Formats: sequence, C-alpha cells, structure tokens
Amino acid sequence: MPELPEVETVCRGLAPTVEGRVFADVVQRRKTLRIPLPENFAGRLKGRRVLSVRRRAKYLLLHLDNGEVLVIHLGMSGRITILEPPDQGGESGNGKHDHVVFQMDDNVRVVFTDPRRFGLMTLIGEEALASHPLFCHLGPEPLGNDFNGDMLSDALRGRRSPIKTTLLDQKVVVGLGNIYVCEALYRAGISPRRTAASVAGKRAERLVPHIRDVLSEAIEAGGSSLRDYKGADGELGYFQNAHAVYGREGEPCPGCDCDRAVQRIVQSNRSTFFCSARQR
DNA sequence: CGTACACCCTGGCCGC
DNA sequence: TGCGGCCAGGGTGTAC
Repeated sequence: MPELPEVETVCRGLAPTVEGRVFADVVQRRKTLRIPLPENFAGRLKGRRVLSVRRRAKYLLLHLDNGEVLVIHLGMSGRITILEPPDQGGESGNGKHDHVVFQMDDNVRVVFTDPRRFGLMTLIGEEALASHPLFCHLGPEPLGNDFNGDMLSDALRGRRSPIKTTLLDQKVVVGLGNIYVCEALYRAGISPRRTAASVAGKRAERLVPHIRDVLSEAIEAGGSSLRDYKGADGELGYFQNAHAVYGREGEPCPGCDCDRAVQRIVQSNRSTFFCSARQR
C-alpha cells in the first residue's frame, strides 16, 4: 500500500507513540528482509531513545539519541501496528509475518509486518544519511518548495520513456507510486503514454499542482482514517481512498462527459489506468 | 547515460 | 478441494 501519503500517515501515527520513548526490547524474528538487517540490530537499538520520527520519500526515519537513524521502508506489503497494553483484539505481534517487534519503555509495542518482505530496515549514522546509497539519488519532495514546474521540466527534458514510467522514477521526484501517478495524470489530463520529454514545459507546469493536490488530499484522508483506527487494532498505513481511475477498469470515466470507460494498459510491467478521451 | 526487463516474496482471487 | 495462472501499492541489478 505505501506511497508517500501512506508513509506520511504512518509517520504521523508513530511520532506521538515513540518520540521520547526508549526501546526497552527489540525482537527480530528474521535475519533478512529485502536486505539483511545490520549485525546486532536489536542490541544496537536496545536502550536508545527515539528523538523524532521523520519521513523522506517513502522512508521512515527514527532519529535516535546516539546519532544513528533507524531507517524503515515498507516495500509493497509492509505495515506498522501499535499495540497498547493491555493488548486487545486478535493482534498479538506474533503473527507469521510480524518480523520485528519494538517494545517501548511504556510497554507499547510497535510491530513491523511484511508478508512479501520487500521492505527494509537499517541503521545509518545521521551524518552519513544524505550520502548513503539509499538516499543520495533521491529527487525532491513533491510537497516541498524544490518541486515546481521549472524543476520538473528540466528533469523530463530529453527523456524518451513514457511520462507514467518517468514519474515513478524516484530520481525525478520522490513519493509517487503506481496509484498516485495514475491519479495525478488523470487530473492533469495528460496521457500516461506521452513521452516525458513532451510533458516538459506547459504540461509540467500544469502537472505539478495536481501531483501536490492528489498527495495532500490522500494525506488528509489518511489522517481521518487514522483517527478512525485509534482504539481499533492500532494498524497504521492501510486505508481505502476513493480513486478516480486506479483499479477502475471498465467503469465510466468519472471526471467528464466523455462517456468512455477507464482503460487499463501495462507499462513497464505495471498496470496503468486512464481515460483516453480526457488524457491526451 | 537512458531504457527494458527479470526478479525478490507471499497471498488472494479466478477459472478449470 | 486443489491447482495453475495472474495480480498486487516498490526498488534494484543486469543487459543492451
């Protein structure tokens, strides 16, 4: 599930729970997720205090009191669940895919669950973060000031691959995934098949606010679903949004009178949903 | 360099 | 009920 809005939602849900708290215990049930966890991962975390929880691209960054940063990526199927004592409901933190359990000093447990194990977790010194291979090639944050029409135009110019594929490239702009790329292109009326180069200029100018809007609205929706989840099972990161085109193959295009059905095509082995009348 | 594709892994769903 | 095929929100390594 996690694209930028979902990761941001997890970040906001996690911050009040763990900021200022100490890892009393860390249970690591697997050596490897997408990459091996660091040697002595649990030992290095135990006793450390969490100073702050931040997000960069689709990564969660837990800054610790020893100058290290706990980096978490949720991959495709990663989830984080907060279990407040006394535990209620079916969540135990002992599920088949509960790979890491962080026990805080107030007995709240933070559970990392990831069936497909495309997620990752590692520890990086704060000073080495920006130059680290995971982070050094990342493009600008789409909700930040560095992301604008001129910047996007420059990044798209000369690129011959489809705009859909190009926007998934985290070197161009971070945070977009398959859903929100489809949704942003739909809103902007830009065909996913158009070359990136042909979007440079006016179309890029038009696209930027749609990217910002679709992400901001999803964060809002996440915030409200987060409130709904409080007191439920504590799970962060899973909520259903209303998507205009994503997953709606065959349904009527919702945004105009074109009377055409939403189409599904495959680009770079991933589904793209769009309206061929509205998006040119 | 940019681009295309296989691949990592599990589970859910659909048709037979 | 079982099985094969296909699909899934991400990212990387390899080959051209």
